[in-house]
Amino acid sequence: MASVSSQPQFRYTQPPSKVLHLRNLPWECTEEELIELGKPFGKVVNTKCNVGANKNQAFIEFADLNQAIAMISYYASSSEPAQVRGKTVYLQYSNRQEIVNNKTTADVAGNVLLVTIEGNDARLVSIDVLHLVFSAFGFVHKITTFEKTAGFQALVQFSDAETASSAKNALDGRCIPSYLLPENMGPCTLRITYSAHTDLSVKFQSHRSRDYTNPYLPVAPSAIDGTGQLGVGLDGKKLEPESNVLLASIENMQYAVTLDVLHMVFSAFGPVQKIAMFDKNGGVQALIQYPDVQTAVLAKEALEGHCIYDGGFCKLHLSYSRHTDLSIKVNNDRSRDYTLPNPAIASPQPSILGQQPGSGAGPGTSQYGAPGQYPPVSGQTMMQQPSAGWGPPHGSTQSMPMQMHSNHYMPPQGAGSYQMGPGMMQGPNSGGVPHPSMGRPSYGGPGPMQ
DNA sequence: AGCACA
Repeated sequence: MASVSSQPQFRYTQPPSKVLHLRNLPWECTEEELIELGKPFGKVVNTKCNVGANKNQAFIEFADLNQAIAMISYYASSSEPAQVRGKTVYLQYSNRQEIVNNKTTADVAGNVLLVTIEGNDARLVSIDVLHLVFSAFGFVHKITTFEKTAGFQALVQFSDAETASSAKNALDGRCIPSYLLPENMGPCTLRITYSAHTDLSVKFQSHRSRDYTNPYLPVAPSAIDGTGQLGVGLDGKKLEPESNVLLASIENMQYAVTLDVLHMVFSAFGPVQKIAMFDKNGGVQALIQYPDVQTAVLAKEALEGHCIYDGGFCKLHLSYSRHTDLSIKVNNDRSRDYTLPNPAIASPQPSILGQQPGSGAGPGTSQYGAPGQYPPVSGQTMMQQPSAGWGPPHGSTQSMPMQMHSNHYMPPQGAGSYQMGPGMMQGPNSGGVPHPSMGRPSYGGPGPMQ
């Protein structure tokens, strides 16, 4: 007569299956509740809830058929029916042998987000802007960008799925604040799903990809010309020869920038070995020495054009110094050698700098071979949100009231509603890296990268 | 109260 397949699907007896069909569920039922329900009987390998027109059916798939049988048998003879949220749930074997999840990776929370930037000028959005936007929710490990048929896309890697989720929830469907974008740019909407990736492979720091955990990662070869000395920058501009020593000049220095402030600012990118401040052209300049070029490159990229204080005060301009090792003769309020284990405090006097690479070490410079006070750069620790706390360059005073690790995306309308005044720099942030204005980071980004 | 759009 009728074959099995032609039997009505709701006939009273179904042949056993690893998959159970559940009905009369509350529509709020979650997969977690289904797992809890099935767990006493075996290993639940898959679930599907909110099935059917009324969203009140579900499936549970066990690893083993016997586990499904155990659950059916138990409730067949139990005086207590299966329940979810106090509601009786009816179980039977499914007429399928496995759950087919139409769930795509985009629905599975992960630590990497797939971000599609929509808009006519989407591809003009720089990786730095993306970094800034997403850093508000936690430490961004890596970003890669690419163009597909879907348009301009980026993968943004966080430490964990929770952080990624908070960023996704807050940013999905929102526009990048216009003041973070080059002028005359149309709106750019973010569409965010989860990526199946868990760890992005970033080979080089380039205009397309960044690894914020690894200050030693080389800059893309494409950004360096044959000499290896002078290159074309990621933004197409000529680069000076890179150096482990940065020359910082401070524009619009309405408020005192002390040695300690500079140390705090530049230490966010790696161990600062030495700092020397001096007056030049009526302004203040400083030389900041890192142990290696890569760290200096990252610090320069992150800090160039940014302001130490909100309101456009104390804007940093950075270039590479020709020095490679500063000769700090004295430790005072203008110069310091942080590699000295026990810095002697000298009477204040103008700092004296080594004027040539390899110039004779001053007293107390090289005779102390002791390691500095910093542990070796450990990537993430030192790179904790290197650029997120900085006011925008180009004299813009706009800022975004966005809290680090905040779960809530504050719309740009609120920008500037409150300001942290100069002198209110806060101590170490949650990541343990001292960082000015981290307590209330302004939300300005670097300018157009192009 | 009875089986999942692709």
